[in-house]
Amino acid sequence: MSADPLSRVFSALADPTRRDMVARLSVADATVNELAEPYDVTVQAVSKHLKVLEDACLVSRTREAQRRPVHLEAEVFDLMTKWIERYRRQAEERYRRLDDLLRSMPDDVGPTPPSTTGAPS
Amino acid sequence: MSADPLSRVFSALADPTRRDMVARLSVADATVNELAEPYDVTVQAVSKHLKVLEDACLVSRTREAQRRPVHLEAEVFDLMTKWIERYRRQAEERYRRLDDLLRSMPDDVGPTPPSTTGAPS
DNA sequence: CCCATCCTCAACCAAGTGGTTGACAACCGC
DNA sequence: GCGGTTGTCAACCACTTGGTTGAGGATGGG
Repeated sequence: MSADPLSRVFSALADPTRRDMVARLSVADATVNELAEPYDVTVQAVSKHLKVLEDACLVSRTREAQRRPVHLEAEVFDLMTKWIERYRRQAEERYRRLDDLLRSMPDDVGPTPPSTTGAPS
Repeated sequence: MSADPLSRVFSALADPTRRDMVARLSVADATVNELAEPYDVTVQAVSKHLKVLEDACLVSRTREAQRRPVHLEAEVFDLMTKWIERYRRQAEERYRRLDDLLRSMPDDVGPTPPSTTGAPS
């Protein structure tokens, strides 16, 4: 419960049922009963899933008569995409540099210590 | 263990230690001991974390002498970004349509008609 | 006011997770 | 071949999780 926001978001989306709820909420707001209808579990279980999504700030609920419509808050997605993009770029950058390195040494200078700045010729 | 790929990836990244490992692996490959060094847990625990990342196809290990260098496989990130982008776009689209709708009805057709149109003065 | 509806809270249970320790397999250097 | 280094496997433990059932709070209609 006391995890960092990013962990909460990833964790919340690590469940197929919750991902499906998010997918459906991206089309339209819905009540708990509406959300629960397609799944083969009790309403209480769905309510628990919603609590997880709410703790991750992925959805919000507002009182409206005796209904509690659930609304998707898509901004939190940014948290993930930023994290993912950051390290994906870094990994790709590394690939690029590795390519350059390999291109710059046509002979087998092998993996052993580069030590001496091996300017070949 | 028998979850779908997307669940495995999200679940793998729902842990701060594992995210930190991914971050460090995005800079350079590393061995298990190197990876374990900064953390306050045993090497076995780190090995378990790596197994989770490996099951999610986020890293790969190859034998190299008695070392087992761990390598980041960044392609799986696409799986996540595709999912995320899909529903984020859908949610934004919905917002846009709602805006259009609201713009198309300039008067207060709003919720819960304020009964007597309470023009104060 | 009473009731039906919608939803959440509490207690419980089986299974999964993250951590530990201890044993052991694989590999190189001497 | 022996010993040191590197890493995994197995058993165990505390805690979390996703599910259940049962009770109960809030709210609007008759």
